[in-house]
Amino acid sequence: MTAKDSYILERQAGHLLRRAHQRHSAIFQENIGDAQLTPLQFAVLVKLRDLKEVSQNHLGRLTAMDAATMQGVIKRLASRGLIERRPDPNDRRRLILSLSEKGSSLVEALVSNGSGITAQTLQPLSAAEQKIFLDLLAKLAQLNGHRE
Amino acid sequence: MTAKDSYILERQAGHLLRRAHQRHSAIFQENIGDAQLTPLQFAVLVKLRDLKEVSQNHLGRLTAMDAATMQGVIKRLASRGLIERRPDPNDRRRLILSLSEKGSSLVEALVSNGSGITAQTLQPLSAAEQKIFLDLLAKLAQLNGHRE
DNA sequence: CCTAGATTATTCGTACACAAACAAGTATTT
DNA sequence: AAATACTTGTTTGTGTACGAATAATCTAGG
Repeated sequence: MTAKDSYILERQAGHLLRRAHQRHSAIFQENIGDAQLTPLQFAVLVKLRDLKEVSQNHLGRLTAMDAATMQGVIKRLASRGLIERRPDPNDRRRLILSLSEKGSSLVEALVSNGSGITAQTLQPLSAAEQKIFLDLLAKLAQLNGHRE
Repeated sequence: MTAKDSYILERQAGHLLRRAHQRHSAIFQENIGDAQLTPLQFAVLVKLRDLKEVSQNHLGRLTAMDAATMQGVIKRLASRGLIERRPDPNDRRRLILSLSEKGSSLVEALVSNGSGITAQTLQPLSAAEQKIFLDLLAKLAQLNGHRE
C-alpha cells in the first residue's frame, strides 16, 4: 500500500511536463495559422529571421534539435521553398541556411500568432503566476545563462 | 528590430516546456535502471500496478496517450513479456491489460528509481520552488482550458 | 426490435526525438 | 607533412505523437 502511494504518476514532473507540452502543441496547431507548420519548423524560421544565416548544425543547437532531427525539419522546410541552403565556402562541411522571400514573409505574417499561442498556453495562470512559472521553467530547462 | 525583440524563442512557454521535457527524458534514461524501458512504458506499468486490470483505451486516457500511440507501447511491453492481454468477456471490443509476474516484479524493482528521477529533474529548484512549480505545472497540464 | 450514433481497437501516414555508425572536411599535435 | 582528433552532415533504426480512416461491437432512441 505504501509503495503504491509513494509513486503517483500524476505527481511526477516528467508526466506533467509531457502533458503540458501536449496541450501547448494542440494550442499551437490550432492557432499558428498554417496547417502544415509545426512548432519545430516555426522555431527554425524564427531563428533564421533573427540571424539571417546559420549553419545547419549550429541552428540545431540554437533550437535544441538533434542533428538527425534537423535533417527532416530542414528537408520539409526546403521542399516548401521556405528556406535556402548553400555550402559554406570557408568550411566545406557546412551547409548555410537562410530564409527565402517566401519564408521571410511567412514568419512576419505568423510571428504575432506565436505570441498569442504562448499567452493562451499560460492562460490558466494569473499574470504573477505566469512570471514565476516561466522563471522556474527556464531554470529546469537549464536555459538561464543562454545568450543570443 | 522591435519585431525581432518581441518574439524571442527562448522565452516562449512551448520551447521551454520542450527543453525541460528533453532534459527529463535524458535523466530518466540514465537512471531508470532498464535500458529498454521508456517513460511511457514505465507509466503504463505503474498504472497497471495500481489498477490491476484496465482496458487498453482507458489506460491510454490515464497515461495521456493517443490510441494509436498505445498500440506501439503495448506491443513492445507485451513482446517483452511484461504485460498480458485478454479480451473482455463483457465487451468484446475491449482488450484487458494486466501485469505479468515479470512485469510486476520489474515495477517493484524500479519504482524507487522513478522517485529519484523526479527529484533529480527538479533539482535546479529549491524545495519551496519545487512545490510552487509542480502546482503551477499541474494547472497548465490539465486540458480543461480549451476545446472539448 | 432496429437503426443511428458512439466506443474500442487497429492500421496508415507524417513528423519529431535521439542513439549509433559513417564519410568528408577541418584542426591539432607531433 | 603525417597522424590524430574533432566537427559537420547524412543515414539507419527504434520509439513516441497524433490525425484520419476502418471494422467490430455496444448503446440509446424511436
